[in-house]
Amino acid sequence: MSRNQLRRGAVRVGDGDDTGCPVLHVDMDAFYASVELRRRPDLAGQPVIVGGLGSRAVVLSASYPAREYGVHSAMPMLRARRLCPQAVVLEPDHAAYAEASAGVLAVFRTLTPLVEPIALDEAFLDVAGAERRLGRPARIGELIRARVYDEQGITCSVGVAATKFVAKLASAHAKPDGLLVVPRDQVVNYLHPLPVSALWGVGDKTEEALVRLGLRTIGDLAHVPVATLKRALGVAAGTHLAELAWGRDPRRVVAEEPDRSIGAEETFPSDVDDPRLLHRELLRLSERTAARLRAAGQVGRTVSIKVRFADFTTLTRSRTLPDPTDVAQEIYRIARILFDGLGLQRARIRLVGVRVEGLAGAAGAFRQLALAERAAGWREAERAVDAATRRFGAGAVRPAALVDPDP
DNA sequence: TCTGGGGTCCTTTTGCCC
DNA sequence: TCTGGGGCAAAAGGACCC
Repeated sequence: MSRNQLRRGAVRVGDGDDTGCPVLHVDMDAFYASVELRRRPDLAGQPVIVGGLGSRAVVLSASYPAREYGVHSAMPMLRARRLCPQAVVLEPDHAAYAEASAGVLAVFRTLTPLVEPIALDEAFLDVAGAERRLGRPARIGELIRARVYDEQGITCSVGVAATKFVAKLASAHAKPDGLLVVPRDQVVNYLHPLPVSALWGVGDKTEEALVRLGLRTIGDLAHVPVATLKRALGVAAGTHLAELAWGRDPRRVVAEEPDRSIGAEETFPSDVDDPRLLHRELLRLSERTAARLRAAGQVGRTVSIKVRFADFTTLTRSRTLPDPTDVAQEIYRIARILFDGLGLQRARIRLVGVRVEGLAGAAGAFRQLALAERAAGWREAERAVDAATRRFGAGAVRPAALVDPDP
């Protein structure tokens, strides 16, 4: 018996011609909620919302029954609970989602090495090289859907097209639990009736700008002079959207792009104006960032901080170091200089963040560099903490050295 | 309705060097 | 000595995505 017969939902098998459509976009359906439902089959068919419990939390994922009440991701939890009071709310379990995601990616990689993860729950695949072995792209898409369901117990949707952008739209339209092929010669017909907001890269602001120009559909946009778009949106965005509107998207599927930055940020449960609390938070975030840098084998040259005020205005400050670092004490030292340089007088702050940019591999960086002794000392100390944490668990080791000297 | 946390990319401004 | 401007990198802000 085929699993397909067991599955509910629209299964729109690709009856379109997938010739010259080697790009697959695979998107898990309501990913976090689906992973939770695997453990809680008793909740099947019920509205389930995954999100934090704090008053400022937002929805990370909502099951399809919850979506019928208008709940969707990124919505404030307070509003979601008002819209759907009977929903079961679950706190996110990122480790479980990361594990499921790794399992799904492993399935993809048995089919082609050209797998480009976009997030935990979606990826592009280029299956041009797999066709002789596995069949046409749409067939490979169905193979993926079946294997993901078998091995991970969750459903996904697949878009099949000649380009990334169209494949992504197709998977969205196939949802949930479906597959859609957009044949090469149908691309323009498919795109032009859609609203401009369907274009990848058009958010609220850009949509507003386009509507001001009287452009509501992708077809409208396609027929306007590129110069007009450039003037309204800037050179890069204008050119890019004009191309997308005709189904032209030169971006290839590339496996494993290196990270450009690593950081951490935190929204306080309520606004904070105490500088000592803010300093302590910056230290914690610096430690988290440094630990993740070391775990990734990366070092970075630019430290930046982010401060969001009670009214949601946000500013950033950054400084570039002579030598790259992965040391919390270094990162914190710069973060403090940047933060104190703002000269804030008890401003009400809702979020602070720390980020390190300009990343490079640690191995190469340290081979070329004679590190300042102080930083090297800290580096050794923090590496020892990493090792102890791996053996004894998070929080087991808390060296006095990492306690803020001036909290 | 009141807005998380992880990122990427683009644009504009600024400071520096020649 | 003063001024202009090209080129560049860093800094800052903002839009966007999942």
